[in-house]
Amino acid sequence: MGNPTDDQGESGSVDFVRQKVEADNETGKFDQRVVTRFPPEPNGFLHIGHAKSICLNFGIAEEYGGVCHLRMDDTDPTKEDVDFVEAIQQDITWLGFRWHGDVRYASDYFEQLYEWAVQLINSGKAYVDSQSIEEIRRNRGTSAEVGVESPFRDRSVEENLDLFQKMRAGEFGDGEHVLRARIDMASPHLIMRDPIMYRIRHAHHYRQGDDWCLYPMYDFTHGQSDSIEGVTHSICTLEFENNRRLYDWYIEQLGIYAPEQTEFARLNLTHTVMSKRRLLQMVNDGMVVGWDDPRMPTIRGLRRRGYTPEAIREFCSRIGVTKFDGVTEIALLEHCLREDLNRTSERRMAVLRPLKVVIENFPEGQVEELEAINNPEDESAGTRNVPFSRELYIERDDFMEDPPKKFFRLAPGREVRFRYAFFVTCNDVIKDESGEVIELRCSYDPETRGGSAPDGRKVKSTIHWVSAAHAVRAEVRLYDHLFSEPDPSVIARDDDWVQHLNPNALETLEECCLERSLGEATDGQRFQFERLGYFCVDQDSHPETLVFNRTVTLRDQWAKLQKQK
RNA sequence: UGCCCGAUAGUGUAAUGGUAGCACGAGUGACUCUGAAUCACUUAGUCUAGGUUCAAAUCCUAGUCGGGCAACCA
Repeated sequence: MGNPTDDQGESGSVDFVRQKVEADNETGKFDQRVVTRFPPEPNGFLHIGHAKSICLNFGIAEEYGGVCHLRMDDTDPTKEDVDFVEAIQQDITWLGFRWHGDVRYASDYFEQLYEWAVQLINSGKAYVDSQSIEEIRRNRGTSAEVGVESPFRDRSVEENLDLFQKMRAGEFGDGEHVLRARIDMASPHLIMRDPIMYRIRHAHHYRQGDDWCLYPMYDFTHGQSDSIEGVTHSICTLEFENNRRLYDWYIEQLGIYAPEQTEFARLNLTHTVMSKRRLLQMVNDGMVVGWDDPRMPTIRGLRRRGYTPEAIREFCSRIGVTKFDGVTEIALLEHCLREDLNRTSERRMAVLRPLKVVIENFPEGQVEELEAINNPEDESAGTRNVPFSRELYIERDDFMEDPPKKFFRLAPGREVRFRYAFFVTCNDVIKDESGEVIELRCSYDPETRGGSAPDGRKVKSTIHWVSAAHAVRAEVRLYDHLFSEPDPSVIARDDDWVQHLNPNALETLEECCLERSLGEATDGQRFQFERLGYFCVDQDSHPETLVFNRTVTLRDQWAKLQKQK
């Protein structure tokens, strides 16, 4: 059993959902049981917003000595698929959580649900309505006017039973009848105006096959499923607040065990969207390469991008849980990512946009092996050797022919340190016909081997480099925010939302030069490319053609300075 | 027009009738063989108006603003 106080930080405070759990444990409302559940509909892939819910539900169970179920909310046969069931399990497992017992399915409760529906018919609380969809919709009324009762509302119990049985038996076509709860067509709560419990759908269910042509609605399924599983705290997002009234009504009418529904605000993140519809459209229209595109906020997208489960969980714990529907800055997610990656990633040198450097006073054919630290944050990561030779590559951005004031890197006549190697001075600049700098002629000081000068002289900066002869070529994909527009609600509302897509969300660099040791990097491995950012090996990578994804850049004072101008 | 929910620095949150804190961001500086990391400092807040109280971010009333509800979706 976990101790909740371990995770509460210095404030010692917990969110309102945990407070409720603690209060219930104190009063013994659920006999000290804590059972939560994560109930996705298997009709899409999980995203970072789901991660918040997963961390909440699994986290609470863990912290209070309870259990968390994984239940597929699969009551709409036209949308759900076994592939999603698979993917959902993979993603939750990758995030680091284990559900209690087997995966559960709302569709496994169909028979019980049917019996309960019959029970409600018998008690006069449900009836078969034979109005058309349009009539039902029209007669529901609006917020301003009450609804109109269906002419079929007062059918006898016998007739309802007979009709409902025939509905199940497949004697009617889609849409001919529905089963409705008999509540109050004049209720100020729209959801209580005789909500639909069952609809006819002659459709193949990915699990139940063709056993059913009658499918229960979410509201007639969710609460009872929670009840069957003995869930204590049914935690869901804000948009179900209105549904709680119905949730409780069904449970009460049925006289079954009552879980307690609590709603919290779903996660919104700047510079991205969480809506299934938008995400699907981006995949379908080829704006991204798939659900696992590293630009996507999906769990698989983030995973491929190089995010760690630890970073995502830390993020979820830091954003807190409230009922306020706000927007969290993606900078916080990135902060959590960097924090984790800084601690765990080995450092390497990689030159993304190579500029050739020739060390004129370094003997041709000679190679110096220099020792480099793998991870300054973790001594146990050890060291490695990097080869230094006469011809090297440095980052184009690390040289300026006519440097502005605060530019500390290489420039004509200037001396800088080559990381883990020597002090190097730029003597000459070679350009092509168009005037572009294509090569630097430099000299090195052999006395500075290892990076410091015996005479104590200092340099303003240290830059990374790669030995040309030993360089491993690679493709590097630079990722950035999916949308240039920070506010996701603008993207969600705007019909022309595609204009907000960030055209620079992906930039592919083909001829990058990596240090020798990166030659054996394999799928999923993460590194910090010094001074650039965190990168991971993409699944497209092969030993012949390495492919790296930029997970996130390092914080960059220089870039910030330039932006200010 | 009805019903439900919400509102604390730029952003996310804490304070549960008794000193408005924290984190991210932003800014400044120190340090540095990563313009990283680290460290220090600065920045900036209780939606409005009444009421209850010795005392209100917190309780009450009204208003304002924001979100949600009228799929045979979940």
